[in-house]
Amino acid sequence: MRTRVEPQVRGERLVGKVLEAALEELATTGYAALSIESVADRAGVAKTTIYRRWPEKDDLVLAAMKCVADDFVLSGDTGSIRDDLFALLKRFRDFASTTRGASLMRMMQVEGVASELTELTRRMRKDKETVPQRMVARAIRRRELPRGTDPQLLLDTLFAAVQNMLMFKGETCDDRKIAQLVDLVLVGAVNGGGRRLRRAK
Amino acid sequence: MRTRVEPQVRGERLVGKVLEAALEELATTGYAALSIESVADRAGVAKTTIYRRWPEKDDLVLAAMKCVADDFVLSGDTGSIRDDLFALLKRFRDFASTTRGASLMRMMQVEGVASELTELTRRMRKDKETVPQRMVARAIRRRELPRGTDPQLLLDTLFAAVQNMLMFKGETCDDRKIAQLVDLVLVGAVNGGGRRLRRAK
DNA sequence: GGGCATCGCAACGGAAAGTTGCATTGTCCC
DNA sequence: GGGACAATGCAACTTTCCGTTGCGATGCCC
Repeated sequence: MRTRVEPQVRGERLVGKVLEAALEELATTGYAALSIESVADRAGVAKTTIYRRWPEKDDLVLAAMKCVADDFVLSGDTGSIRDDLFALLKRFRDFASTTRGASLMRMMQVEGVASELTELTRRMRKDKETVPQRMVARAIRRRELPRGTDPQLLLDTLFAAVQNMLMFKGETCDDRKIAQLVDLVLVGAVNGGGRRLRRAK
Repeated sequence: MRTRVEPQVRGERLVGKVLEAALEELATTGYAALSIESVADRAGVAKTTIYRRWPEKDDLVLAAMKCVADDFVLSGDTGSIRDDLFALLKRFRDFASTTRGASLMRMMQVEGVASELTELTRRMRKDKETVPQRMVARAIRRRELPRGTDPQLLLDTLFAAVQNMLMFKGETCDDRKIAQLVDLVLVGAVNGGGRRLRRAK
C-alpha cells in the first residue's frame, strides 16, 4: 500500500505559503515571540528553507508585511462626507477582520521593532493620510464641514474607534455600529449623534 | 582602594524594584517575549530571587499588573458633561503616559495570555464602565445629552482616540488636543467640533 | 553578636533556536 | 525523454538561553 504523497512545493507558491503562515503567527503570537520554526511547521515546510530565503527574522517579517501593505486601498467619492466615511470605515473593518489585516495592525502597535519595520510603518501611515485629507477637503468645499476642520483628528478618531472594538474589546462591528459612530463624530452626541439606533427590520 | 559597595536590597523594597522592572519590560518587550532574566538584570537583582518569589512568569506579571490596577481612578462630577469628559481624559492621558500605565494598556491588548490575566483584564474593564455610564446618565438628566445616548460608544471613542495618539502614533496629547477631541465628539464636526484650536497665548 | 531568612553567584541540565552536509525532488533545457 | 542544476527536505550538530540547584554571603531581628 502506497501512501498518497503531496508533491513538493517550491518557488513562488512556497513563498506565498510561508508568508501567509508568518502573518498568522504574527497575528496570534506577535512579533517578539515569533519563532521561525513555528512558521515552518504551520506552512508545512522545512525550517532550513526559511532560513535560506530569509536569513534574519526581520527579513521574513518585512516581506510578510510588504505583501499586505496594499490590501487596504481607500478611495471613493460618493458626494457626501457621511457616505464617504461610512464606506471608508466599512473597508477598514473588513480589512482589519482578516488575518492579514490583523497582523499588520498588530505590528504597527508594537514598539521596539527593527528600524526598517518602523520605517515601513511610517511610510504606510503617510500614504493613508492623503486620501482622507482630500475627502475632508471636498466636504469643506461642498460646505458640509466648516473651514478649519482637522482631517487628521476626524479620521484618526473614527479609525481608532473601530480598531478599539475589533482588536481591543474583541467585539464585532456591524454596519449599524459604524453608522452610529459616523453620526456621533459628525453631528455630535449633543445633537443625537451617539444615540442607539433601532435595529432595521 | 575600596570600591563603594551598594548595600544589598531585600524585602519590600526589592519587590517594588522587581515589579517596576517587570512593568518596564512589559511596556517594551511585551508579554510573550518577556524573560525573567531581563527583568532581573533591569532590576539589578539575581534571577534566582525572582524565581523563588514568583515561580511562574504569570505570577510575576499578575503581581505587576495588580499593583498598577488602581493607579487610574476615575471620579468627579463637575456639573457639566464637557468638563467631566475633559477631566476624565486628562487623567487617562496622564495614566497612559507613565510606564506603568503603558504596560497595563499593552497587556490588555494582548490576546492569548493566561486565563487569570484575561480575567483580571475583564474585571478591570468592567469596573471602568460604571463611572462613565453614571456620568452620561447625569448629563441626560441635566438635558445636556439626548435620551438614548450610548454611554459606551461615547466613552470608548474618546479613550480609543487618546490611546491611539499616545501608543499607536507616538504623539503627545496636550490639553488643547483633548479639548478639541471632546468638542468633536460632543458637538460634531459638522458644527465645528473638530476645528483646529488657536493656541492660547 | 548570634541565629535565621533572604539574596547573590556560579555551575549545571535541558530545551529550543539556528547551522551544516547530504540525499531527494522539481524544473528547465536540450 | 533524460540530464544538469537549483531548490527543498531531513537529520545531526552547535550554540544560546531559560530555569534549577547548591552554597556562600549578607541583612535583619532578637
